[in-house]
Amino acid sequence: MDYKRCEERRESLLNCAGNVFAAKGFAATKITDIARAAGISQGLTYRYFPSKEAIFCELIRNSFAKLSEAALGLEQLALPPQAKIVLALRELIGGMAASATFPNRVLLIAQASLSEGLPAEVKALLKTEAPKPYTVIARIMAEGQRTGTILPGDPAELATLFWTTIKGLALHKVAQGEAFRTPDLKVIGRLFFPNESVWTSISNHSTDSAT
Amino acid sequence: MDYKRCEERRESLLNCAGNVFAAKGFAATKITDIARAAGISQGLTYRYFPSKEAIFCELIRNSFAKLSEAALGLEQLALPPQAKIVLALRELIGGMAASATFPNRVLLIAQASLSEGLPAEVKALLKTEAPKPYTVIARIMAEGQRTGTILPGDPAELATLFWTTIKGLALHKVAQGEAFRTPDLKVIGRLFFPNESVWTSISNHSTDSAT
DNA sequence: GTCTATATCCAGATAGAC
DNA sequence: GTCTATCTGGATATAGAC
Repeated sequence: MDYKRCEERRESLLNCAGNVFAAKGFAATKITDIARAAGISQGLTYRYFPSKEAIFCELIRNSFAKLSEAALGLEQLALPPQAKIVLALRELIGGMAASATFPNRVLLIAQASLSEGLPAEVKALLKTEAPKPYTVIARIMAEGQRTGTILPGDPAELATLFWTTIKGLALHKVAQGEAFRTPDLKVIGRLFFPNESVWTSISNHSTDSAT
Repeated sequence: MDYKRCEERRESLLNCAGNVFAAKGFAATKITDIARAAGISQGLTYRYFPSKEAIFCELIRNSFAKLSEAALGLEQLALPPQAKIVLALRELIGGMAASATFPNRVLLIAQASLSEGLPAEVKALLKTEAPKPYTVIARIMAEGQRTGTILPGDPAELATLFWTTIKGLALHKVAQGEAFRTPDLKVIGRLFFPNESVWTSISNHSTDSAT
């Protein structure tokens, strides 16, 4: 319970803001909400960030960076494509119940894409960065289809389905609150895999556990 | 192009408001936005509704009513369970591109469940009404499983996946705008159906085409 | 009925006390 | 550094003109 250093406090504040933004969206969250979540006064927020917009910008920038990084890292693992999809699903959906970092970032980005009237920087980021995780997943799908371990269908469409399923579940979790139970990943796997054997053959080891 | 009667104008205003709320969420939409979408002045809005909250309330109430009605109607059709799911998917996902009524209502409800700080009435509605479409779909899934036309898995989970997929796609559509292409329903069908034959055997006839 | 102009209120941002 | 008190802008809602 010692006093934290300045940078750490900033980090913590950013993190709290991320949770609030993810749950309520940009327009609906008040600076007061963020301050309360971080346990500080409303005015003190402005010691660390110049504006509400700036907090949001930084969060979005950061989230895209981490997400792209994780996606590219996933792609380059020495694993068969279907295993990469399994890992991603485990990380993203399995982490929801625990409010882990990655699912929260996805939710934050989903909220951002719904909020209009955002600063130009955020809009630009959404335009350039948002497609990247889609294309990575699409490439993995295409690769799997060549060896028959991923079911047929337009890879871009499969990628869209992959991410919309994630986002839909993330939103559902927000709406459900405590009642949320993470669904059986094997059922979701039916979208992509010809059989369930992939689930048993791949270890539960987590790759991108950056908290 | 004749002048509309008062009630009709109210309906039209409500409809416009629904589209704006669905796209931007409750907190982010301004009365000005709604008025502009309806082509009237900001002040005139208050001739038809006492407040922004009241508009939103009525929309949510209305959407739940229509959605529950449609769900129960679907359940009572003289069709095998898998056909009911097919119909629902066609109506909900197929209608997205055209911004049809039902997908928009789903999106509106999704937005509502994300918005905190809403009037008590909306919160109460969300609590009592939101689960209904889920349980209807769950019942249909369970029925189909008894005859083997729906794949195994907890019916409630399948229903959750059904609706989260819809919602995820609806949000994706908002984010994508013009670029949105509705995905191949057959791929989504893999979640629920043991094979693709259901898609060919069921006519394209629309059941709940209340526009 | 419909609009324009105004009042009120609330949230973002600033200033000043400790 | 942190808080409390204040300023300011913008959005909701109202009032009054046409």
